[in-house]
Amino acid sequence: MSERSQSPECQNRPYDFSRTTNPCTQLLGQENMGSAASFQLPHGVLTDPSFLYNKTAYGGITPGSAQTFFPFPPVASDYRTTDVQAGEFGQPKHWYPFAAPEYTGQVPGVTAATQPINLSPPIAETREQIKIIEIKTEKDTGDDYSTDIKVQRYPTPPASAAMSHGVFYSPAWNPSFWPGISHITPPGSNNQNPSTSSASSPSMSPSPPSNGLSGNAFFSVNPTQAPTVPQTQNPASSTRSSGSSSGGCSDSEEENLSTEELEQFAKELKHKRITLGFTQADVGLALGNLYGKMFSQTTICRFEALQLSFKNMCKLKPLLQRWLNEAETSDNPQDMYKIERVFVDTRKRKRRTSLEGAVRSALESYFIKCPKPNTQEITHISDDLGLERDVVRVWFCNRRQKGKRLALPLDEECDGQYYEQSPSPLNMIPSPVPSQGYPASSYPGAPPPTLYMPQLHRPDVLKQALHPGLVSHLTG
DNA sequence: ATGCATGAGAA
DNA sequence: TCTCATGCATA
Repeated sequence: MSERSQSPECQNRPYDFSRTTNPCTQLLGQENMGSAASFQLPHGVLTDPSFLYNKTAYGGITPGSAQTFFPFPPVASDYRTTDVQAGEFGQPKHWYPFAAPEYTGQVPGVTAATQPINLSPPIAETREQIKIIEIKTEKDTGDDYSTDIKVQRYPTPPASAAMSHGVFYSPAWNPSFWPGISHITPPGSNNQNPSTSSASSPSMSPSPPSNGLSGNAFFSVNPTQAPTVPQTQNPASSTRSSGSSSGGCSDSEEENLSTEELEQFAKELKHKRITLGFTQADVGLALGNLYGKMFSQTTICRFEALQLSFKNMCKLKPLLQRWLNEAETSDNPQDMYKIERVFVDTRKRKRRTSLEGAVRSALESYFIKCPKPNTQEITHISDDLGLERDVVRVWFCNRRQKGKRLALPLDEECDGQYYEQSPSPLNMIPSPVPSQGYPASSYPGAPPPTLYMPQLHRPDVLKQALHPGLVSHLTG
Protein backbone atom coordinates (compact mmCIF):
# COMPACT_ATOMS: atom_id res chain seq x y z
CA MET A 1 0.00 0.00 0.00
CA SER A 2 1.43 3.16 -0.94
CA GLU A 3 1.66 5.83 1.52
CA ARG A 4 -1.44 7.44 2.44
CA SER A 5 -1.04 11.09 2.18
CA GLN A 6 -3.93 11.42 4.43
CA SER A 7 -4.52 9.00 7.11
CA PRO A 8 -7.29 6.86 5.79
CA GLU A 9 -8.23 5.82 9.20
CA CYS A 10 -9.28 9.25 9.87
CA GLN A 11 -11.35 9.68 6.87
CA ASN A 12 -14.57 8.11 7.65
CA ARG A 13 -15.33 10.44 10.31
CA PRO A 14 -18.78 11.41 11.12
CA TYR A 15 -17.97 14.94 10.76
CA ASP A 16 -17.77 15.96 7.28
CA PHE A 17 -14.47 17.52 7.25
CA SER A 18 -14.20 17.70 3.68
CA ARG A 19 -10.75 17.09 3.43
CA THR A 20 -9.93 17.69 1.70
CA THR A 21 -11.00 16.31 4.76
CA ASN A 22 -9.15 14.29 6.91
CA PRO A 23 -11.02 14.86 10.01
CA CYS A 24 -7.80 14.67 11.71
CA THR A 25 -6.33 17.30 9.63
CA GLN A 26 -9.36 19.26 10.04
CA LEU A 27 -9.12 18.98 13.68
CA LEU A 28 -5.56 19.77 13.62
CA GLY A 29 -6.39 22.85 11.83
CA GLN A 30 -8.52 23.93 14.64
CA GLU A 31 -5.64 23.70 16.83
CA ASN A 32 -5.82 26.47 19.19
CA MET A 33 -9.42 26.39 19.19
CA GLY A 34 -9.56 26.95 22.76
CA SER A 35 -13.03 27.55 21.76
CA ALA A 36 -13.64 23.96 21.81
CA ALA A 37 -17.03 24.74 20.68
CA SER A 38 -15.82 24.86 17.20
CA PHE A 39 -15.67 21.15 17.16
CA GLN A 40 -18.96 19.47 17.25
CA LEU A 41 -19.15 15.87 17.98
CA PRO A 42 -21.79 13.75 16.57
CA HIS A 43 -24.23 12.19 18.83
CA GLY A 44 -23.35 10.72 22.07
CA VAL A 45 -19.76 11.39 21.78
CA LEU A 46 -17.89 12.02 24.85
CA THR A 47 -17.30 15.54 25.52
CA ASP A 48 -14.43 15.20 27.75
CA PRO A 49 -11.53 12.89 27.44
CA SER A 50 -11.53 12.37 31.09
CA PHE A 51 -14.65 10.40 30.63
CA LEU A 52 -12.86 7.96 28.57
CA TYR A 53 -10.11 7.52 30.94
CA ASN A 54 -11.94 7.93 34.06
CA LYS A 55 -9.66 10.60 35.07
CA THR A 56 -10.37 13.92 36.37
CA ALA A 57 -9.85 16.42 33.76
CA TYR A 58 -6.33 17.40 33.64
CA GLY A 59 -5.40 20.95 33.75
CA GLY A 60 -4.47 21.64 30.25
CA ILE A 61 -7.15 20.01 28.31
CA THR A 62 -10.09 21.05 30.15
CA PRO A 63 -10.83 24.52 30.90
CA GLY A 64 -12.42 25.51 27.76
CA SER A 65 -12.54 22.11 26.31
CA ALA A 66 -14.49 20.60 29.04
CA GLN A 67 -17.33 20.37 26.71
CA THR A 68 -15.37 20.34 23.69
CA PHE A 69 -14.04 16.96 23.65
CA PHE A 70 -10.46 16.43 23.02
CA PRO A 71 -10.19 17.83 19.71
CA PHE A 72 -6.63 18.11 19.23
CA PRO A 73 -7.05 20.20 22.16
CA PRO A 74 -5.69 23.31 23.44
CA VAL A 75 -3.61 21.09 25.45
CA ALA A 76 -0.78 22.17 23.46
CA SER A 77 0.30 25.31 24.95
CA ASP A 78 -0.20 23.96 28.34
CA TYR A 79 2.21 21.15 27.96
CA ARG A 80 4.52 22.78 25.67
CA THR A 81 5.74 24.80 28.48
CA THR A 82 6.14 22.18 31.03
CA ASP A 83 9.60 21.78 32.23
CA VAL A 84 9.88 18.22 31.39
CA GLN A 85 8.64 18.53 27.96
CA ALA A 86 10.56 21.55 27.22
CA GLY A 87 13.72 20.08 28.45
CA GLU A 88 13.21 16.74 26.89
CA PHE A 89 11.91 17.64 23.59
CA GLY A 90 13.15 21.04 22.97
CA GLN A 91 15.12 20.08 20.01
CA PRO A 92 15.39 17.13 17.83
CA LYS A 93 17.95 14.73 18.96
CA HIS A 94 19.70 11.95 17.33
CA TRP A 95 20.88 8.77 18.71
CA TYR A 96 22.89 5.93 17.43
CA PRO A 97 25.52 8.32 16.30
CA PHE A 98 27.49 5.47 15.03
CA ALA A 99 26.47 2.38 13.33
CA ALA A 100 25.94 -0.66 15.39
CA PRO A 101 27.89 -3.19 13.48
CA GLU A 102 29.89 -4.11 16.46
CA TYR A 103 26.75 -4.80 18.26
CA THR A 104 27.65 -8.33 17.70
CA GLY A 105 26.44 -9.18 21.07
CA GLN A 106 23.06 -8.40 19.78
CA VAL A 107 21.63 -11.27 21.57
CA PRO A 108 18.08 -10.41 22.16
CA GLY A 109 17.26 -10.53 25.74
CA VAL A 110 20.78 -10.85 26.80
CA THR A 111 20.62 -7.97 29.10
CA ALA A 112 17.67 -9.38 30.79
CA ALA A 113 20.06 -11.07 33.06
CA THR A 114 21.10 -7.78 34.41
CA GLN A 115 17.67 -6.87 35.41
CA PRO A 116 17.01 -6.74 39.05
CA ILE A 117 14.88 -9.69 39.37
CA ASN A 118 13.84 -11.66 42.30
CA LEU A 119 15.88 -14.68 42.24
CA SER A 120 14.27 -17.75 43.38
CA PRO A 121 16.13 -19.97 45.72
CA PRO A 122 17.79 -22.31 43.37
CA ILE A 123 18.58 -19.72 40.88
CA ALA A 124 19.85 -17.25 43.30
CA GLU A 125 22.03 -19.84 44.73
CA THR A 126 23.63 -20.48 41.48
CA ARG A 127 23.86 -16.92 40.61
CA GLU A 128 25.98 -16.14 43.52
CA GLN A 129 28.67 -17.65 41.47
CA ILE A 130 27.80 -15.60 38.55
CA LYS A 131 29.84 -12.65 37.82
CA ILE A 132 28.18 -9.94 36.02
CA ILE A 133 30.35 -7.22 34.88
CA GLU A 134 28.49 -4.38 33.56
CA ILE A 135 30.16 -1.42 32.17
CA LYS A 136 28.00 1.40 31.26
CA THR A 137 29.25 4.64 30.06
CA GLU A 138 27.57 7.40 31.83
CA LYS A 139 24.30 8.21 30.45
CA ASP A 140 23.85 11.75 29.57
CA THR A 141 27.45 12.21 29.05
CA GLY A 142 27.67 14.54 26.25
CA ASP A 143 24.25 14.08 24.98
CA ASP A 144 21.09 12.56 26.14
CA TYR A 145 21.80 9.16 24.95
CA SER A 146 23.98 6.61 26.37
CA THR A 147 26.45 4.23 25.03
CA ASP A 148 26.24 1.02 26.83
CA ILE A 149 28.87 -1.51 26.99
CA LYS A 150 27.80 -4.47 28.86
CA VAL A 151 29.95 -7.37 29.58
CA GLN A 152 28.29 -10.20 31.26
CA ARG A 153 29.93 -13.32 32.36
CA TYR A 154 28.42 -16.43 33.54
CA PRO A 155 30.02 -19.50 34.85
CA THR A 156 31.53 -21.50 32.16
CA PRO A 157 29.22 -24.27 31.33
CA PRO A 158 30.26 -27.84 31.45
CA ALA A 159 33.03 -28.74 29.14
CA SER A 160 30.53 -30.46 27.02
CA ALA A 161 28.95 -27.22 26.36
CA ALA A 162 29.45 -26.16 22.85
CA MET A 163 30.67 -22.83 23.94
CA SER A 164 33.85 -21.52 22.62
CA HIS A 165 35.86 -19.44 24.98
CA GLY A 166 32.87 -18.55 26.95
CA VAL A 167 31.50 -16.12 24.54
CA PHE A 168 27.95 -16.66 23.94
CA TYR A 169 27.00 -15.53 20.61
CA SER A 170 23.66 -16.32 19.35
CA PRO A 171 23.58 -17.20 15.77
CA ALA A 172 21.86 -14.70 13.70
CA TRP A 173 18.25 -15.10 14.15
CA ASN A 174 16.13 -15.39 11.17
CA PRO A 175 12.64 -16.41 10.42
CA SER A 176 13.77 -19.61 8.90
CA PHE A 177 14.72 -20.68 12.29
CA TRP A 178 11.23 -21.25 13.29
CA PRO A 179 10.51 -23.82 10.74
CA GLY A 180 13.51 -25.57 12.08
CA ILE A 181 12.20 -25.72 15.52
CA SER A 182 8.76 -26.39 14.52
CA HIS A 183 9.42 -29.96 15.08
CA ILE A 184 9.56 -29.27 18.67
CA THR A 185 7.40 -31.49 20.60
CA PRO A 186 3.89 -30.35 20.61
CA PRO A 187 2.23 -29.74 23.86
CA GLY A 188 1.98 -32.78 25.94
CA SER A 189 3.02 -34.96 23.13
CA ASN A 190 6.05 -36.19 24.86
CA ASN A 191 8.52 -36.06 27.59
CA GLN A 192 6.37 -34.49 30.11
CA ASN A 193 7.78 -36.11 33.11
CA PRO A 194 6.17 -34.86 36.17
CA SER A 195 7.82 -37.46 38.25
CA THR A 196 11.06 -35.65 37.95
CA SER A 197 9.66 -32.53 39.31
CA SER A 198 11.08 -33.35 42.64
CA ALA A 199 14.52 -33.00 41.27
CA SER A 200 13.82 -29.48 40.41
CA SER A 201 12.05 -28.52 43.49
CA PRO A 202 12.61 -24.90 44.16
CA SER A 203 13.81 -25.56 47.58
CA MET A 204 16.37 -28.03 46.55
CA SER A 205 19.89 -27.04 46.00
CA PRO A 206 21.22 -27.55 42.58
CA SER A 207 22.41 -30.99 41.92
CA PRO A 208 25.80 -31.41 40.41
CA PRO A 209 26.04 -30.93 36.75
CA SER A 210 25.72 -34.19 35.18
CA ASN A 211 23.48 -35.88 32.84
CA GLY A 212 24.21 -35.24 29.29
CA LEU A 213 20.73 -34.23 28.65
CA SER A 214 20.76 -31.03 30.45
CA GLY A 215 24.30 -30.43 29.56
CA ASN A 216 23.90 -30.73 25.90
CA ALA A 217 20.51 -29.44 25.64
CA PHE A 218 21.05 -26.44 27.74
CA PHE A 219 24.24 -25.37 26.24
CA SER A 220 23.77 -25.94 22.65
CA VAL A 221 24.74 -22.81 20.99
CA ASN A 222 23.63 -23.82 17.65
CA PRO A 223 19.97 -24.35 17.61
CA THR A 224 20.22 -26.74 14.79
CA GLN A 225 22.38 -28.89 16.91
CA ALA A 226 20.17 -29.05 19.85
CA PRO A 227 20.02 -32.76 20.21
CA THR A 228 17.41 -33.05 22.77
CA VAL A 229 14.55 -33.19 20.44
CA PRO A 230 14.42 -35.42 17.49
CA GLN A 231 14.37 -33.46 14.35
CA THR A 232 11.05 -34.60 13.31
CA GLN A 233 10.98 -32.31 10.45
CA ASN A 234 7.43 -31.61 10.35
CA PRO A 235 6.68 -29.83 7.21
CA ALA A 236 4.61 -27.24 8.77
CA SER A 237 2.72 -27.00 5.63
CA SER A 238 1.74 -30.58 5.70
CA THR A 239 -0.02 -30.43 8.96
CA ARG A 240 -1.22 -26.98 8.53
CA SER A 241 -4.86 -27.02 8.93
CA SER A 242 -5.92 -23.54 9.41
CA GLY A 243 -4.38 -22.81 6.12
CA SER A 244 -3.98 -19.26 5.16
CA SER A 245 -1.73 -17.01 6.96
CA SER A 246 -4.72 -15.33 8.31
CA GLY A 247 -2.99 -15.23 11.57
CA GLY A 248 -2.33 -18.77 12.40
CA CYS A 249 1.15 -19.94 12.92
CA SER A 250 2.23 -20.13 9.40
CA ASP A 251 5.58 -21.57 10.14
CA SER A 252 4.96 -24.02 12.79
CA GLU A 253 3.03 -27.06 13.48
CA GLU A 254 1.78 -25.17 16.43
CA GLU A 255 -0.53 -23.48 14.14
CA ASN A 256 -3.15 -25.83 15.28
CA LEU A 257 -3.08 -24.37 18.66
CA SER A 258 -6.29 -23.14 19.91
CA THR A 259 -6.89 -20.24 22.11
CA GLU A 260 -7.63 -22.50 24.95
CA GLU A 261 -4.47 -24.44 24.47
CA LEU A 262 -2.43 -21.35 24.54
CA GLU A 263 -4.12 -20.02 27.55
CA GLN A 264 -3.71 -23.24 29.33
CA PHE A 265 -0.13 -23.52 28.40
CA ALA A 266 0.58 -20.01 29.48
CA LYS A 267 -0.85 -20.78 32.84
CA GLU A 268 0.97 -24.00 33.08
CA LEU A 269 4.18 -22.35 32.13
CA LYS A 270 3.87 -19.69 34.70
CA HIS A 271 2.90 -22.06 37.40
CA LYS A 272 5.65 -24.51 36.72
CA ARG A 273 8.19 -21.85 36.17
CA ILE A 274 7.50 -20.45 39.56
CA THR A 275 7.41 -23.85 41.06
CA LEU A 276 10.75 -24.66 39.58
CA GLY A 277 12.11 -21.45 40.87
CA PHE A 278 12.75 -19.68 37.64
CA THR A 279 12.13 -16.09 36.94
CA GLN A 280 10.86 -14.90 33.65
CA ALA A 281 14.28 -13.64 32.84
CA ASP A 282 15.72 -17.03 33.56
CA VAL A 283 13.42 -18.59 31.08
CA GLY A 284 14.39 -16.09 28.50
CA LEU A 285 18.01 -16.88 29.00
CA ALA A 286 17.39 -20.55 29.03
CA LEU A 287 15.74 -20.34 25.70
CA GLY A 288 18.90 -18.80 24.46
CA ASN A 289 20.83 -21.76 25.69
CA LEU A 290 18.44 -24.12 24.15
CA TYR A 291 17.89 -22.46 20.87
CA GLY A 292 20.41 -19.77 20.55
CA LYS A 293 17.65 -17.29 20.64
CA MET A 294 17.14 -15.49 23.82
CA PHE A 295 14.18 -13.61 24.97
CA SER A 296 13.78 -10.93 27.50
CA GLN A 297 11.88 -11.02 30.68
CA THR A 298 9.44 -8.80 28.95
CA THR A 299 8.66 -11.29 26.29
CA ILE A 300 8.24 -14.14 28.69
CA CYS A 301 6.07 -11.97 30.81
CA ARG A 302 3.91 -11.07 27.88
CA PHE A 303 3.66 -14.62 26.84
CA GLU A 304 2.43 -15.65 30.23
CA ALA A 305 0.07 -12.78 30.26
CA LEU A 306 -1.09 -13.69 26.81
CA GLN A 307 -0.21 -10.30 25.59
CA LEU A 308 1.40 -11.33 22.39
CA SER A 309 -0.26 -11.75 19.09
CA PHE A 310 -1.73 -15.11 18.47
CA LYS A 311 0.83 -15.75 15.87
CA ASN A 312 3.60 -14.84 18.17
CA MET A 313 2.15 -16.97 20.90
CA CYS A 314 2.11 -19.87 18.55
CA LYS A 315 5.63 -19.21 17.59
CA LEU A 316 6.98 -19.10 21.08
CA LYS A 317 4.96 -21.84 22.52
CA PRO A 318 7.02 -24.69 21.16
CA LEU A 319 10.14 -23.17 22.55
CA LEU A 320 8.67 -22.63 25.92
CA GLN A 321 7.08 -26.01 25.87
CA ARG A 322 10.37 -27.53 25.26
CA TRP A 323 12.05 -25.47 27.88
CA LEU A 324 9.45 -26.53 30.32
CA ASN A 325 10.01 -30.12 29.51
CA GLU A 326 13.70 -29.73 29.95
CA ALA A 327 13.33 -27.87 33.16
CA GLU A 328 11.08 -30.44 34.60
CA THR A 329 13.20 -33.35 33.67
CA SER A 330 16.54 -31.84 34.32
CA ASP A 331 18.49 -32.63 37.40
CA ASN A 332 20.03 -29.25 37.38
CA PRO A 333 17.69 -26.85 35.87
CA GLN A 334 20.03 -24.12 36.86
CA ASP A 335 22.21 -25.15 34.04
CA MET A 336 19.64 -23.89 31.76
CA TYR A 337 20.74 -20.40 32.19
CA LYS A 338 24.22 -20.94 33.43
CA ILE A 339 26.34 -19.86 30.60
CA GLU A 340 29.14 -17.55 30.08
CA ARG A 341 28.57 -14.72 27.87
CA VAL A 342 30.22 -11.58 26.96
CA PHE A 343 27.99 -8.98 25.71
CA VAL A 344 29.07 -5.73 24.38
CA ASP A 345 26.46 -3.30 23.43
CA THR A 346 27.76 -0.22 21.86
CA ARG A 347 24.50 1.08 20.66
CA LYS A 348 23.28 4.34 21.76
CA ARG A 349 19.77 4.17 22.78
CA LYS A 350 17.57 7.13 22.98
CA ARG A 351 16.76 7.89 26.47
CA ARG A 352 13.32 6.85 27.28
CA THR A 353 10.87 9.64 27.18
CA SER A 354 8.62 9.89 30.10
CA LEU A 355 5.41 11.50 29.16
CA GLU A 356 3.56 13.10 31.90
CA GLY A 357 0.03 12.14 32.57
CA ALA A 358 -1.55 15.14 31.04
CA VAL A 359 0.38 14.71 27.87
CA ARG A 360 -0.56 11.09 27.68
CA SER A 361 -4.13 11.99 28.12
CA ALA A 362 -3.86 14.47 25.38
CA LEU A 363 -2.32 11.89 23.14
CA GLU A 364 -5.06 9.51 24.02
CA SER A 365 -7.52 12.09 23.00
CA TYR A 366 -5.83 12.52 19.73
CA PHE A 367 -5.73 8.84 19.33
CA ILE A 368 -9.40 8.50 19.84
CA LYS A 369 -9.88 10.97 17.14
CA CYS A 370 -7.35 9.62 14.83
CA PRO A 371 -5.41 6.51 15.57
CA LYS A 372 -3.38 6.86 12.46
CA PRO A 373 -2.36 10.42 12.06
CA ASN A 374 -0.46 11.22 8.96
CA THR A 375 2.72 13.12 8.84
CA GLN A 376 1.09 16.45 9.01
CA GLU A 377 -1.08 15.45 11.82
CA ILE A 378 1.78 14.06 13.72
CA THR A 379 3.64 17.21 13.23
CA HIS A 380 0.74 19.16 14.44
CA ILE A 381 0.32 17.05 17.47
CA SER A 382 3.95 17.17 18.27
CA ASP A 383 3.93 20.89 17.98
CA ASP A 384 0.83 21.10 19.97
CA LEU A 385 2.18 19.08 22.79
CA GLY A 386 5.69 20.19 22.48
CA LEU A 387 6.96 16.76 21.77
CA GLU A 388 9.35 15.44 19.23
CA ARG A 389 7.68 14.23 16.13
CA ASP A 390 9.28 10.93 16.53
CA VAL A 391 8.08 10.59 20.03
CA VAL A 392 4.59 11.21 18.86
CA ARG A 393 4.94 8.87 15.96
CA VAL A 394 6.26 6.11 18.13
CA TRP A 395 3.64 6.77 20.68
CA PHE A 396 0.95 6.21 18.12
CA CYS A 397 2.60 3.11 16.86
CA ASN A 398 2.79 1.73 20.33
CA ARG A 399 -0.67 2.85 21.10
CA ARG A 400 -2.01 1.01 18.13
CA GLN A 401 -0.09 -2.02 19.09
CA LYS A 402 -1.36 -1.79 22.57
CA GLY A 403 -4.79 -1.27 21.27
CA LYS A 404 -4.64 -4.55 19.54
CA ARG A 405 -3.81 -6.14 22.77
CA LEU A 406 -6.56 -4.49 24.64
CA ALA A 407 -9.03 -4.77 21.89
CA LEU A 408 -11.67 -7.12 22.84
CA PRO A 409 -13.55 -9.42 20.63
CA LEU A 410 -16.62 -9.11 22.61
CA ASP A 411 -18.10 -6.48 20.50
CA GLU A 412 -16.86 -6.72 17.07
CA GLU A 413 -18.81 -3.66 16.40
CA CYS A 414 -16.55 -1.91 18.70
CA ASP A 415 -13.27 -3.48 19.17
CA GLY A 416 -11.40 -4.04 16.03
CA GLN A 417 -13.02 -1.07 14.68
CA TYR A 418 -12.12 1.02 17.52
CA TYR A 419 -8.56 0.19 17.48
CA GLU A 420 -8.11 0.04 13.87
CA GLN A 421 -9.82 3.25 13.22
CA SER A 422 -10.89 4.39 16.54
CA PRO A 423 -14.23 4.85 15.04
CA SER A 424 -16.51 3.36 17.52
CA PRO A 425 -16.70 6.38 19.61
CA LEU A 426 -17.20 8.35 16.56
CA ASN A 427 -19.42 6.04 14.70
CA MET A 428 -16.87 5.28 12.19
CA ILE A 429 -17.38 2.80 9.52
CA PRO A 430 -15.90 -0.47 10.45
CA SER A 431 -13.16 -1.80 8.37
CA PRO A 432 -11.81 -5.25 8.74
CA VAL A 433 -8.20 -5.09 9.42
CA PRO A 434 -6.23 -8.27 9.49
CA SER A 435 -3.30 -7.09 11.47
CA GLN A 436 -2.14 -9.60 13.97
CA GLY A 437 -4.80 -11.90 12.85
CA TYR A 438 -6.35 -14.11 15.31
CA PRO A 439 -7.49 -17.33 13.83
CA ALA A 440 -11.14 -17.02 13.49
CA SER A 441 -11.44 -20.72 13.66
CA SER A 442 -10.16 -20.84 17.12
CA TYR A 443 -12.29 -18.10 18.26
CA PRO A 444 -15.82 -18.86 17.32
CA GLY A 445 -18.04 -15.96 17.59
CA ALA A 446 -15.24 -13.57 17.20
CA PRO A 447 -14.90 -11.31 14.28
CA PRO A 448 -11.63 -10.89 12.64
CA PRO A 449 -9.98 -10.03 15.84
CA THR A 450 -6.60 -8.66 15.62
CA LEU A 451 -4.98 -10.20 18.52
CA TYR A 452 -4.88 -12.92 20.92
CA MET A 453 -7.75 -12.57 23.22
CA PRO A 454 -7.19 -14.31 26.44
CA GLN A 455 -9.55 -14.41 29.27
CA LEU A 456 -7.98 -11.35 30.53
CA HIS A 457 -9.72 -9.54 27.82
CA ARG A 458 -12.99 -11.20 28.05
CA PRO A 459 -15.91 -8.92 28.47
CA ASP A 460 -16.23 -9.31 32.14
CA VAL A 461 -12.61 -8.85 32.82
CA LEU A 462 -12.29 -6.26 30.25
CA LYS A 463 -14.33 -3.71 31.98
CA GLN A 464 -11.82 -3.75 34.67
CA ALA A 465 -9.00 -3.41 32.31
CA LEU A 466 -10.29 -0.65 30.23
CA HIS A 467 -11.27 2.71 31.26
CA PRO A 468 -14.77 2.49 32.55
CA GLY A 469 -15.86 5.34 30.51
CA LEU A 470 -14.52 3.84 27.40
CA VAL A 471 -16.01 0.51 28.09
CA SER A 472 -19.39 1.82 28.72
CA HIS A 473 -19.13 3.80 25.66
CA LEU A 474 -18.05 0.93 23.58
CA THR A 475 -20.61 -1.36 24.91
CA GLY A 476 -23.28 1.13 25.18
C1' DA B 1 4.09 -5.25 34.52
C1' DT B 2 4.30 -1.86 31.16
C1' DG B 3 5.82 2.51 28.62
C1' DC B 4 8.75 4.00 25.15
C1' DA B 5 12.09 2.48 21.72
C1' DT B 6 14.50 -0.16 17.94
C1' DG B 7 14.85 -2.49 13.71
C1' DA B 8 13.43 -5.82 10.05
C1' DG B 9 10.35 -6.52 6.62
C1' DA B 10 6.40 -5.19 4.05
C1' DA B 11 3.46 -2.16 1.66
C1' DT C 1 5.96 4.90 7.10
C1' DC C 2 3.57 1.17 9.00
C1' DT C 3 3.30 -3.30 11.42
C1' DC C 4 5.20 -6.52 14.25
C1' DA C 5 8.32 -8.69 17.34
C1' DT C 6 11.02 -7.64 20.80
C1' DG C 7 13.69 -5.32 24.52
C1' DC C 8 15.51 -1.64 27.73
C1' DA C 9 14.24 0.99 31.36
C1' DT C 10 11.21 2.16 34.70
C1' DA C 11 6.84 2.55 37.45
